[in-house]
Amino acid sequence: MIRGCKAFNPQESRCAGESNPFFERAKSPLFTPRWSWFVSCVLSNALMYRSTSCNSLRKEHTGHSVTLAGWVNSRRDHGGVIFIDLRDREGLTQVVFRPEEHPQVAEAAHGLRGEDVIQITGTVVGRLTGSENLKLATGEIEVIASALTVLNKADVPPFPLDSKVANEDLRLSYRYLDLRRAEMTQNLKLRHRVAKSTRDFLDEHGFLEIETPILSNPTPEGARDFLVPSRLNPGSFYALPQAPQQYKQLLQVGGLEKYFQIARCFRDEDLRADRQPEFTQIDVEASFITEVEIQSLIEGLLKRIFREAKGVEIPTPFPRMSYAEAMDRFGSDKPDLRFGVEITSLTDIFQDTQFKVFRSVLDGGGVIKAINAKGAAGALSKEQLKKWEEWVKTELGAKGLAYIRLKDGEWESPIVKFFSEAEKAALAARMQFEDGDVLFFGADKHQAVSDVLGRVRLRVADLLKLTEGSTELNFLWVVDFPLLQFSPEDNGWAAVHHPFTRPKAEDMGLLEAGDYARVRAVAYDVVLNGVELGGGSIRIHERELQSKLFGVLGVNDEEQQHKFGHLLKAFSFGAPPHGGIALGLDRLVMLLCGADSIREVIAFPKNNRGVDLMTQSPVSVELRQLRELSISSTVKKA
RNA sequence: GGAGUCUUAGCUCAAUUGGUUAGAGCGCCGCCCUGUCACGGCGGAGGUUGCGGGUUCGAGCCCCGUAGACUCCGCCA
Repeated sequence: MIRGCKAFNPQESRCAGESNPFFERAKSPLFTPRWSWFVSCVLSNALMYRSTSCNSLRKEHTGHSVTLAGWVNSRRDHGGVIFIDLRDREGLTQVVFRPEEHPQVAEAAHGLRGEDVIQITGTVVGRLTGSENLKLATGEIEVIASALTVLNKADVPPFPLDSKVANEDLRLSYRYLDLRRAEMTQNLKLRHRVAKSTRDFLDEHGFLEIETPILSNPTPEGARDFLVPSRLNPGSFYALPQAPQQYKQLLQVGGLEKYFQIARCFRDEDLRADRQPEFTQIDVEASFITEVEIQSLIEGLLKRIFREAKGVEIPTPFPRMSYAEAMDRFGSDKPDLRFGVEITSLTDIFQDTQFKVFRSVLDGGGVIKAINAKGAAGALSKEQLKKWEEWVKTELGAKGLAYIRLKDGEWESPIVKFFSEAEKAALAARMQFEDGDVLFFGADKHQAVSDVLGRVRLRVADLLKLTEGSTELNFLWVVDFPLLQFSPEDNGWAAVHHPFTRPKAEDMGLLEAGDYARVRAVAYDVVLNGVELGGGSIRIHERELQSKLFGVLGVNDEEQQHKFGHLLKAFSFGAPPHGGIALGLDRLVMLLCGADSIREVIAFPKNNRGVDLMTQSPVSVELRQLRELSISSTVKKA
C-alpha cells in the first residue's frame, strides 16, 4: 500500500529549500534536523510509519507526497468523498478520500471509525478557495490519500474525546483515552516544558541534579509515612520520603554545594484538589548561600519558567512581606494580594466600649478587627448572613460572626445598638463604611481573629468575584516565619517549618531565654495569587544548635541519637552553612494551565480515596507475599 | 473523623404540585448523500432513575439507610 513519494527523493530534498516539508518537520519536536536528513536520504518510507506530524503541513508544502499516521479524530462521510481529520500528538490534518481517484482506498475509508489508528500516504494540496479552515493550523491544506493502512481498529470510546468531560470518575478509569484529549496533552506538554526550563536554568547556575533514595527512613514528625516492609530485614521498614530534606542537607555536608532534584514526594494524608499521595517538588539546596540569594535564584527560575512555558514576563524581584504583617493585614500566611478587603484593627476605637462581648474580649487581652465587604449588601441577604455565621461557627470554630449591613442609610445589625455614637462615627471613618457595604467583625485572641477574618476575606472575594477574569500574576515572598508554635495537643513546641530551620541571628537571645513564641526563623514562602508555590529556609549547620532545637521540640538525647544521629554526626564533620527551598511542581503547572486540580496535570493521578481507578491500585495481596515480608494483616475479609 | 453538593440512556442534561408508555442533544447502528470541517437527510437500538427499605391508590421526585464521586474542615513538620 505504501508507495515511494517525492519527498524522500534525496535530490529534491536537497533542492526544495523552504518548501520542503522536511524543513518544516525539522522544526517539529518529533524530528531533529539531523534525523530528517538521514531519514530522507537513506531510508525508504517502507521503514517508517510516517514522514511528518499532523501539525506540520502548510501551503508551501503543496505538491509533496507525505505519509501520516495517527488516530481518526472525526470522519465526514459524504457517500462519495470522505473527509477524515487525522490526529496525532501535534495536531490535526484533514485527509480526503476521493473515489474518482482512488476508488479502492475510498471504499476502505468508509469503514473507518473514531479512534481507529491508521496510516495514510497522499499528496498535499491547497484547499479549494473558500473551504479553508482557519481554526486549524493545517487548515489551508489537505492530503489527498492514495493509500490507507488500518494499523488498529478501535472500540467506541466510553466518552467523547473532543469536548469537555465532567465525569472525572470515568476519565480516570480510561485515563489513556482521556490523555488523548487536546487539553490533557497540552497540560502534559506544558509540564514537560516547566521541568525542562527548570533543568536548563539550574544547570546554567551550577546546580547538579542528584537523585536521593526513594526507600528511606520514616520521619518522626510531619505527615504520615508510606511504609515499605523490608524482606531482608524482617520486622523493619523503609518509608517513602515525604521530601528529600535530610539527604539534600547531607549532600551539602558532602561538599556538592549546589543540588537540585525534580523529586517525587510521598505523604499518606487525606487528598484534596491540590493534594495527591505522591507529588513532585522542584527541590533545591545550596551551600554558602544566603536567604536573599536563594530568593533571587528562585525569582530567576520562575521568570524563566513563565517566559518559556507561558510566554509571560513576570517582574522581579517579588515584593516581601513578613509573616506577622501578612497575618495582621490578610489573616493568611499566603495572602492573595490581587484584591484588598484588608483586615483593619478597631481595638483602639472600642477601648472603652460598653458592649459586653467586645468588653470581655478586650479585658481578656483580645483584639477587635473588621473587614469591609464593599458593595456586598446586595449580594448578602439576612438569611445568607445567617448562613455565613453558621459556617464560621461550624467550620472555623468561631463563636460567631458579627456584621453590619449598610443599606439605604440604615445600619442593619444585631450589635450596632450597643455602640455609642462616637464609636459608630470612628468605625465608619476608619472602615470607609458606605452605603451598600457589609462589615464583618472578629473579636477574639489575635490568632483566632486573623484566621476567621482571613477566611471571611477569601469568601467575600469569591462572592464579589474580585479575581474573576484576572490575568494578574501576584508573586510575593512571605518571610520571617515564626520558628516554633505551641501545640496544645502534644503539650509542647512544634516546628512551624521543620526542625532543621535556622533561627534568625537577632532572635537567638529569645531562644536562649526560652521565649520560643517570639523566635523567628530564616524561612520564606513564595506565594502566587494566594497559593503557596513553595517554601524553604536557611538550615542549622552546627551540631550543638541542632541538638538544642531538637531538645526544645521535645526530642531527648537518646531519641536524637536514634533518629537523627547520622545528621548530628555529619554536622560535626564540618558542615557548611546551607539552605534551600522546594517548589510544588504540580501546583505550579496547575496554575500555568489554569486548571483547578493537580489531577489535571498529572498523567495518572489517584482519586479522593487514593485509588487509581484505572489499575484499581491499591490491591490486596496474597498471603504468601505477606508471609515473605513477615507481615500479618488485622483486616478481616468481608 | 466531620460538613456540604451530586448520582436519570455510552456522554451531557431535562422531566411542572407525587400522576399516562421517563424525554432531548451528542454518540452508536442501518440506509441515502461527492467539498465537509458541530456535514446533511431518513430510520433504529439503547433505561432495574446508584443500591436497599419505607410512606402512598400511585415515587425519578417525599422519608430512612447505604454505596460511590467531588469540594471543604480536621490532617498535610
